[in-house]
Amino acid sequence: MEELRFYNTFTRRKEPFKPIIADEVRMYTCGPTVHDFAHLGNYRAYIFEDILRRTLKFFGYSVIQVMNLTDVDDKTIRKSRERGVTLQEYTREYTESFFEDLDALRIERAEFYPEATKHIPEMVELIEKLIANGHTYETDGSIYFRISSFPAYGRLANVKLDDLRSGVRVDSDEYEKEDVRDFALWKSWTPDDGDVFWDTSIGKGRPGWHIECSAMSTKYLGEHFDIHSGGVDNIFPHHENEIAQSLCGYGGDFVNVWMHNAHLMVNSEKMSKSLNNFFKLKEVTSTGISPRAVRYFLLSAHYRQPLNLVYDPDNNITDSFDAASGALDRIDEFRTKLAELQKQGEDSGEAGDDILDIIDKARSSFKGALGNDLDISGALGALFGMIKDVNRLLDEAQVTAVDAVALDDLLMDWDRVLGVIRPEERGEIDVERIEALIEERKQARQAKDFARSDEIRDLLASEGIIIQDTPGGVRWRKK
RNA sequence: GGCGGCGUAGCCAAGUGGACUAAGGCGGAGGUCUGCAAAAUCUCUAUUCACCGGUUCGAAUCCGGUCGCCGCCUCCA
Repeated sequence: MEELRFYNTFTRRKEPFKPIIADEVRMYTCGPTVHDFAHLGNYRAYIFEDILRRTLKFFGYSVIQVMNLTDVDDKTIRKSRERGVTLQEYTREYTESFFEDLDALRIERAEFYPEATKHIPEMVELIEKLIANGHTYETDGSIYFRISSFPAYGRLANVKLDDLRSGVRVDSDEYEKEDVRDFALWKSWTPDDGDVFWDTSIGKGRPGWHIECSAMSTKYLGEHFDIHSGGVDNIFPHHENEIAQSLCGYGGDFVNVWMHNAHLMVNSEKMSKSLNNFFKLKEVTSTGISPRAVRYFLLSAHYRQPLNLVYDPDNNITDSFDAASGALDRIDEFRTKLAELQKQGEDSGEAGDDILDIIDKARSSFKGALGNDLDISGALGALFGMIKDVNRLLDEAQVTAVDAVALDDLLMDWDRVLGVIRPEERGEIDVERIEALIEERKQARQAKDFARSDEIRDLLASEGIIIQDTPGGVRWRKK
């Protein structure tokens, strides 16, 4: 097995990756709070996690991935009450939409999607442990974690307790705390919560923000597991607090490698709900931009690098997605040529030496790049470099049907990680009608009736069907 | 104020001490193909890596400083 190295936020270094159990990786990836539709910035994180998961499998590991669904928090409670529906009714729509988007973006399903509301007993059990271990205190029925009881607090985020700003927090939801830096494990019921509460051994109320991740990761992955990931904004306080809860509750080891993705930017500003500069996936795809291009764009930069989206639909600026579509067209065109070769030639025998050299070189540089902390740009460089090398040979008619099979196998192998090489499904296009029109155009061209020929081309173009005349015949594709 | 990150061609983005005379994509220029197009394809497109010093035989890559940008410290992927 080749070496795989990841940057670990905890040590701030790239380290060789070694799972706790040989050949099996257990990872916990922070998921959405289902209080609204997820936006592209959120999906950058899930695509990073998807690439991570696929890369682990590509390197031969089996993967057990957990992604939490936060379906109870201040926002979900407030908004469901505003809408006058139950919490479950409210969150269901966003959960369903989330999974639709995952499919559209070809994000592989995790093994578990635990919902916070279905794991209250596990959370209560952990809080009881924390109480027993002397890390908590109670005020008005709410239970808080006392940060001063955990000397290692702040190690992940590299913050010193004294440097944390004191007294800044003026959140009306916060109850009485000894120290503003302490955080809630359990929030006692208030009238604003309506019928959202659980009657438990630690009181009537609901869980704090951080406890679900500690409790659910332990349930599905054990107390000690390999990778925990999320956006950089979760380093502090969320992941810092998880570490405090898990170590103080369970003891022993918690997470080996912490991985965090940088943000998606819009014109050099973080994409976020509060800045109101966010785009939902369906908003973007409804304008004709393919989800595949969105996926390509979101995965095209290294995950720890901020990625800037150049997109302003109101002013018809779609640069980022245009670039992605252009790159995908190049791949599609290349595969079309390979397919044509395979139809024409003998498919027995061995691939040529030139091709085998190109494949070997590309294969090793692709895998080497991914192994180097998911250097996706290096991997895409290997992909397009290979296409360029082979195109040169194609131009000289030096590529055989057997070569084409080997090359397409390589692409399909890579697509296990990238998930962008397979083209979009053609959907509800009337293929028969289009091909009949193309045949009619062919006849017209043979009869030098170019007026009719161009008329057909324009008609199809108006339906988003692009016609291309090539030496090997007419090709068409959906724009 | 504390912590962290970034600044590479018109744009996006790799490379983090030596084969860099700096990947790859978009855009641009020219050629091929074409009835004309479009698409595709080929070739070209940074003597240089924000700026100034330093370390080194050698730096985009390490160190120090300057300028600019961004994120976290409060819900956030």
